[in-house]
Amino acid sequence: MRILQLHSNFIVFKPVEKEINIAEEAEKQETRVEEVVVLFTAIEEGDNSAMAQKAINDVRAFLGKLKANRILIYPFAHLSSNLSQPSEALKIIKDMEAYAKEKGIETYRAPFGWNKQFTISIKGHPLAEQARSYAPAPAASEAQAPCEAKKEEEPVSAALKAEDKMQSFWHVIQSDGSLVPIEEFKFKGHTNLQKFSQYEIKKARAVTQMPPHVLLMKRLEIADYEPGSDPGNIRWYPKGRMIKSLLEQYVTARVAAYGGMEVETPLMYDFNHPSLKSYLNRFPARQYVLKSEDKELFLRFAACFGQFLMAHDAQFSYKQMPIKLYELTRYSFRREKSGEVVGLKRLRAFTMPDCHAFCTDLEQAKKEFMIRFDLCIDVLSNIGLVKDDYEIAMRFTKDFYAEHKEFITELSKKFGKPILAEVWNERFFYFALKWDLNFIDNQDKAAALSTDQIDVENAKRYEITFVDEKGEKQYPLILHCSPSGAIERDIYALLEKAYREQMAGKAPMLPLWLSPTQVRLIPISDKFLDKMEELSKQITSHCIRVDIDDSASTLQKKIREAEQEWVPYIIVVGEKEIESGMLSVRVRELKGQQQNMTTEQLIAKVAEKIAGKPYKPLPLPLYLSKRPQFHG
RNA sequence: GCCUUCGUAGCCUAGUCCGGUGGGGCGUUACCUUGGUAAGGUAAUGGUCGCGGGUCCAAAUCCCGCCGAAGGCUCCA
Repeated sequence: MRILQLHSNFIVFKPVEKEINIAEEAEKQETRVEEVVVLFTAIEEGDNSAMAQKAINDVRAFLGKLKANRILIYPFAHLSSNLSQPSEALKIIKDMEAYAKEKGIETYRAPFGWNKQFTISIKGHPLAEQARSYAPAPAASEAQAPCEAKKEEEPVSAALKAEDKMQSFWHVIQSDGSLVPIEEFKFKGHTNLQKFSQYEIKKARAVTQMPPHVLLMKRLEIADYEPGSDPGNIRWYPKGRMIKSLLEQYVTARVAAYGGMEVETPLMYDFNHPSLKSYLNRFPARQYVLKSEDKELFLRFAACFGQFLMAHDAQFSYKQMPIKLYELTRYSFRREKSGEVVGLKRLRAFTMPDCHAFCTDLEQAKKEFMIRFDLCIDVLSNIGLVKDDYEIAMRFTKDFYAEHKEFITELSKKFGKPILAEVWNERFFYFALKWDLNFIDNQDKAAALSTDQIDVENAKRYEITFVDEKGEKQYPLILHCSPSGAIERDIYALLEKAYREQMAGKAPMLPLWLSPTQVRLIPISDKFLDKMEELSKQITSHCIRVDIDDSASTLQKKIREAEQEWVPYIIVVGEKEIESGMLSVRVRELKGQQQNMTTEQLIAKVAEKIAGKPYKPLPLPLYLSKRPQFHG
């Protein structure tokens, strides 16, 4: 679409004769419009109504600057050598006109398909003359294949449009599996579910505070924004990298134990690959796009692509199923709109464990779904997020519920708390059933962590088949599961949870296995440093992270700083301890209460609490005096 | 992306409305202090006032554009 925009004192035009047979009806008389922004407009191959709206929105922004509110849409074919079919062009022109009127712009239009004579007087100011052109999005132009040309809107936005039109009905699933309309549900005792419901349905919030986890992630030197990158691409300091890495290792180990086969797939894919193209069309255009020579690539926004392409080429039969492929994507990329990117909660580059299970039929899928439901809840609780911290939403169609009520009942019984249900009349997405588990933060906002879904479309789209008992090819059902959700988001949830506990009067902390320093040794004086080092070696040999504060500050200040770093065990060591062998341990989870114990008792206590979790050594130098400060 | 608010040293912040030599705290460094469970003392160091343009004799301050953040809208596959 090309538009020549002229801020005019006036324009006079007169239709002379029809140029094409589908020209609109018009009278051959002069029209004069004063003080108007004239839009000479050419509609090109591949243009669509979304683009028409975009163009009008741009014009609107412009009108604001010019303090004008009158436009004339003037069809003007001469701006382009790549015109669309006249019928299509007329439709889009009309869309522009309708949309502009809807937006309250005083809109005039010159007739389409006529040879017209005109006189125009253009204002002299710098903004008076503007030319703009709108090219279709790459996927959209591809999809404008002849057979699809009659489609009303660009395929890329099909999913979005569907969402606009889609009606959902909100219910609560009680533990007996019955559905109660949300208006009738008594939320007493379920305040988080109520907050979550309101977040999902009304989207009603009013907060002016900075998200607590953003301040914490900086202050604790976990992560920070990186101004040198795109928003939502995060910088991880040593402590943060360690935390993130431990979570990655933990989730990966759990999925491996469940039977997921870890694979690795490319970060970028060809826009024009046939399977990918139609999958992309199911989603809003939110990709990072990059050009490499004459190829157009996009960065993956999930692990689906690589795993599906792999499954497409794999040979398997019902005997091997369910087959589970797993990848921890570092990273998945989604170009979320700038206003949506927040701290560690919503990123443009994030780390997502993604496990797909290929199942023979719905029975097998349901069975697998149940196993993974348990897995997800257990993984989260080991990460440090328990059932009180989140709520579940389940989404399905009316028909699915009717047919599989027992199954849904079983899931809700397992969860043991009421579940928010979104019920659709028809299926809009590629899944038949989906649940997501949502953390509710200090601003009463929800963020999805774990999720699983039964995908009934993509096997066909990617031509993924298995051989059944009769030797015939069949399409499997595909389950998509992220047992923990994005790793960054887990950290967000842990920080928000810690903040909440602080507000409730507790000492905020991370789970022990994720604490960068688990034990801090504070010598009373430099002369004990040698002893400290011995002690630290003894503790470290049990895979416990210990460090030594050898800085020049006072004892009290060192304790204060250790507390501010959320160190779980702080040990002051002087003459007394070295002589008696009894350590005086300040225990954070007991609000700083001091306990006397031997080194062995301390080691046993810590080891017990971190049993079964992955270990990484201290991410920073042993001595605090050797550490740089990453954040003021 | 849109609307609103904000951006002052590594960090927190005063000053901006009403233009006229940018002030404090934390940190860092040095010296003193060698301390028994949440901030010891003194001094030094540190600023293209987010970036670019404009108005003005003069801009952190007023105007325009851009970048970044927060909140709201929208969105979250």
